[in-house]
Amino acid sequence: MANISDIAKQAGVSKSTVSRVLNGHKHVSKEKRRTILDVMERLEYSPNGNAINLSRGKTNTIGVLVPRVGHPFFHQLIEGIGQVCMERNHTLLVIQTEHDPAKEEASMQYLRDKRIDGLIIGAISQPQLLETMRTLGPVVACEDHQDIVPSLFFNHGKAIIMLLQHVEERGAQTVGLCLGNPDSGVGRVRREAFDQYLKTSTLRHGIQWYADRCYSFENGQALAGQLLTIDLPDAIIVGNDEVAAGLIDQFRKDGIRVPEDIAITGFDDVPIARALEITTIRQPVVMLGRLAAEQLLDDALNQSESANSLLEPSLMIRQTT
Amino acid sequence: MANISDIAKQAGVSKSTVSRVLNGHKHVSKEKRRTILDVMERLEYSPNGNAINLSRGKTNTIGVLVPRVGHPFFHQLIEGIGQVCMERNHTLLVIQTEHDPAKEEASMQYLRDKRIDGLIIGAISQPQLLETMRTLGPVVACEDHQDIVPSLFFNHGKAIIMLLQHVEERGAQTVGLCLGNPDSGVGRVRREAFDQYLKTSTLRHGIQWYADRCYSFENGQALAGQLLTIDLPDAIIVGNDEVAAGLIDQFRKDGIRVPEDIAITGFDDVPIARALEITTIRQPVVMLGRLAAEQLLDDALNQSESANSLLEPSLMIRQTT
DNA sequence: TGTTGCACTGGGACGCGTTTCAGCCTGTAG
DNA sequence: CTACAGGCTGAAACGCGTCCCAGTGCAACA
Repeated sequence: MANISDIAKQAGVSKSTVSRVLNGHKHVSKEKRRTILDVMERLEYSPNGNAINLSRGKTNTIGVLVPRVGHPFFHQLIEGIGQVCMERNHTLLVIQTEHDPAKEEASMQYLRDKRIDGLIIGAISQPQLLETMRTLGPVVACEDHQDIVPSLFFNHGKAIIMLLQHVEERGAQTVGLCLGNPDSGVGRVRREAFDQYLKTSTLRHGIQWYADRCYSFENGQALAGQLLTIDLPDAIIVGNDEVAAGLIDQFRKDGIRVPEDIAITGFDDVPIARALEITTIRQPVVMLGRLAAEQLLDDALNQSESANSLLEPSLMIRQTT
Repeated sequence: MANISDIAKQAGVSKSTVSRVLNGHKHVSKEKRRTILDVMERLEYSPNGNAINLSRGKTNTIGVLVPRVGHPFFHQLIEGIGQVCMERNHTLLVIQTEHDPAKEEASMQYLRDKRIDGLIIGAISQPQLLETMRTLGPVVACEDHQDIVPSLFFNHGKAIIMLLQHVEERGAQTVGLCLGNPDSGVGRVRREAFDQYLKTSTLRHGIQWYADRCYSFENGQALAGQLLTIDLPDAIIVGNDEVAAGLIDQFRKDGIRVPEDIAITGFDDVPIARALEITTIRQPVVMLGRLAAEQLLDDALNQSESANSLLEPSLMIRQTT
């Protein structure tokens, strides 16, 4: 594979001149430019990306840290980030932590290494790592870590409150809660908003109606089975449409009517929520990904202090409440 | 940020020795190793990834080319690939083409400029590009391109036949077909198997019962609307669970009974298919991703000629047929 | 004592562009 | 006919590790 020196030699010029042509600098005569271009074509020259990265000290690559690509929230997020990367001629590196703290820690290496110019945090279970990360390079979070790094995130607390108000209006007196990762930022915010709301309301909650680490349709089915062994709450707030769908599915199979016997709400408004007519929260996640990527890229560019953003959720009222 | 020369200087040794410590080579005395390690710690040294890549001529990074991360097939694929990358200490770069031929072409640049060591093709609409790609580096496809590059893929033809046989056994006499991208490898294989099967069967098909470029729940709903303006076929084979779900949803809203008035089959067995009890085809996509990544990584390692693999689908019979 | 062998170490080329700086040349204004 | 500006060009340093080759020093063996 030809390199820049080969081109220079063949074209009878110096590497500098070739580099100028490569980067569209002026001050290269038309004839030399022509010759160089010809030689490049003939030798099928293509600059070595790593050499450019090393030389320039940046990679035009950003990373995104997520627990799992398969999760609907995260793949939408990645999709949005990917779009912006494309548009701005950047590259996207995906780091899957699988909820493993060691992998979260290892991800810092990419920044330290200069393998990425910046990092978008989809979710992190050890926010204290962000302290170090920010010293290594630009970081933007898609959860609420505004006290540490610039953050763009949904108002999950408000979403929970909207859901609680809604089920209360529909007559619920007892309510359950089902979360994903309770240690994640999102998990904590949801839990907190939930507890807070209950204090000023007549809605009642009990520990037997609480579950977490539910991520999938099957987890939802299993949870339904467990709930059936106790008294059902009037409503249950579920942190994820797929889990909600699993619950609904299992309940219906067991002859429990939704919403008459139990009202169920989901989160994210993925296709399954539309299909099962699940009352849920819609959040423009792809857009969040886009905004986060733009924020990061602009930041890295101008070192500007960036604003945090709180994106508003919307309540989609359907048939399960 | 300290570099290897700084470490060498401070530790009173040469760069070579530092490099040896870095890479765990033997032939370094315990004392020097100790000193070097200490200095590294003190200066918070971390090797520059780009320099390593440039020097070694490889990046320990592989790319995956997909139209859209959000599509259930592709995010499962990516998840599998990502797992293997993690395990093998590699990095995963995601390239989203958004079905744009120019972007498919541009993706070759990553191989050409050594930014990735190999490429996994999730889907490509211009298979002829593979000819060039394979000359640039190891490539593995997750569609059937065995004549050009090593391929691991599902037997989509067989899946279509299984579905057709199934609906025929249930008494269907007319059948429709709804595809995603008809120009993709998968699209072509499905179409071909469909046409082929009809030749040797009494099942009838008509152009009015054919649709393509359907990707989402909403596309399915819209298609249902269109089909309602004509005579319905007895069954329709849909290339994607979400589209199938959209069809079912809209049909039911319009009072059409599934499967009595029309049988509907999906593809992929995503959660929505379980929730709506859609008869569908299950394919272990995450596993496919894993296999493809392993294949690619092993290949790149030993330059061995790699076998193609045809993964078998399984028919999940549920309530919509 | 002279060899041979092995563990350890350093020098420096190499991978490949980018960028700074100095210098040359030509044209134009004075 | 100077003088200066500005366009064009090349040499060489630089970014940062890796790795081959050529030692050096010490121990064991003949």
